[in-house]
Amino acid sequence: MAKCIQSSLSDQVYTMLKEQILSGELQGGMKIPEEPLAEEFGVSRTPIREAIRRLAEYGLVTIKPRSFATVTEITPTEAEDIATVRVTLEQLAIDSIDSTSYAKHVETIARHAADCQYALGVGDRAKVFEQDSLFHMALVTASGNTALISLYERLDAKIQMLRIEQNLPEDELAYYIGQHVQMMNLLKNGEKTACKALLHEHIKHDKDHGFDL
Amino acid sequence: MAKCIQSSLSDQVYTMLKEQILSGELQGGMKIPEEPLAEEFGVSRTPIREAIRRLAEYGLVTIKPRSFATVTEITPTEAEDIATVRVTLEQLAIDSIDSTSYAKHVETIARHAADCQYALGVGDRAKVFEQDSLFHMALVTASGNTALISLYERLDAKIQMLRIEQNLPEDELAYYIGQHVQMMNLLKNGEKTACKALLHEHIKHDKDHGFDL
DNA sequence: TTTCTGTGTACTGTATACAATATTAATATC
DNA sequence: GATATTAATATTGTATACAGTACACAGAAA
Repeated sequence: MAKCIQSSLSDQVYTMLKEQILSGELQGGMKIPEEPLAEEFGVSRTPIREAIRRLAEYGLVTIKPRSFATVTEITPTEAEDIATVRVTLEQLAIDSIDSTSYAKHVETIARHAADCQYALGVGDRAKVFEQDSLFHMALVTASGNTALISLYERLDAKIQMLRIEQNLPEDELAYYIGQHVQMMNLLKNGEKTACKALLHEHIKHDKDHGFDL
Repeated sequence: MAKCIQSSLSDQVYTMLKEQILSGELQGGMKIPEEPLAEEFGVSRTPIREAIRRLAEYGLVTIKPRSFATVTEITPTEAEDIATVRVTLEQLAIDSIDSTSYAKHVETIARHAADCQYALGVGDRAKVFEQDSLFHMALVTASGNTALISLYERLDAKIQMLRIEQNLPEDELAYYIGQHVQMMNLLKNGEKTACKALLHEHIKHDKDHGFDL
């Protein structure tokens, strides 16, 4: 029946909790005690604990040692820091992409760009964010640099939190999502410098710079 | 007696296992079953499990779902990838350091550089590696970018594994460790471009480049 | 000798139980 | 009324127990 028996309960709980956090259902600062959660999910505390620990490694929850775990709140300063690192890592990815690796991943990248645009059209904000993340993830994946990919995955979790917090107005969101296709075109033509510059604006939301905001 | 009651058993086990792996005592590919470890440490499986899970998040051990966990083996390709990302992140750190933040951290940075040099003199290779890591960590910390710092910490774990595997000959090691002071001087004088170039050679072990190895 | 199969063992995944500690509420004191 | 103190409660950290699965070895067939 169920085609995909998701391996362990820990994994399932992890996935569900992550979704709840990244959908905004569980907001920053909220307590997430193990026992009540265990009851809610109908499992024991053990898998819950593992899931929370893992989320803590991704920075999505904060564990206070003999006390509660809470959903992490991202400060404005940290948001700025994340954006800076993000630009750097994605620019490295762009530099690392060659024509053959691009050819191998262009389909995935393009699909997420298209799905993101579509979701925007039908006003499905959650899906826009999801596909936005997948687009950038695909870009990084195309670099083929495993270390880069795994580090970016960690960052991506927090980036997703930020997108929700940020709550960008509709028109601005549309503007920035539109840049995905532009970046793809630049990449296709091998115009990496231009692509990286556009990426900078795409992430930092800051047109005229020379130094970082 | 013990001046520092390290909080939880999980933490203690985590620290000890990490040390064993990064000292080379536990070599790549070795199995680390929970039950025997629990007996060895004199604790139950629960804290062992948590420690292993956490090490897995840092990429130091690899968990095969209903099977053994093993100490991760780093492939040559991944080593190259790690070095690339490492250069990028540390260069970002250098770019982010301003004179005031440098002043605030210069003492720590200098101490690790000195301790590293000293350990080299007395032939304590383990300490050289430890201080080498702390030097670079301090450099990144001086950036003040929390996102960068936490990502670099993850990478650092693997970098430490690499240093051991690499097993650089004595003279080369001395050569590269000597660059720490040079980098500090360049940084002090605000010669960031030169500092970043030296860093590249320091990490990539590759004097004449233009493209990466 | 090599390959396949079956059984036994060992290990992991999860549940539960208990002890220790942080939090909360209630009470007393200023 | 506000603050300090104490008791009650809730929650975590760890230990133990059990079920289910993967692995290893032995034996049988080719």
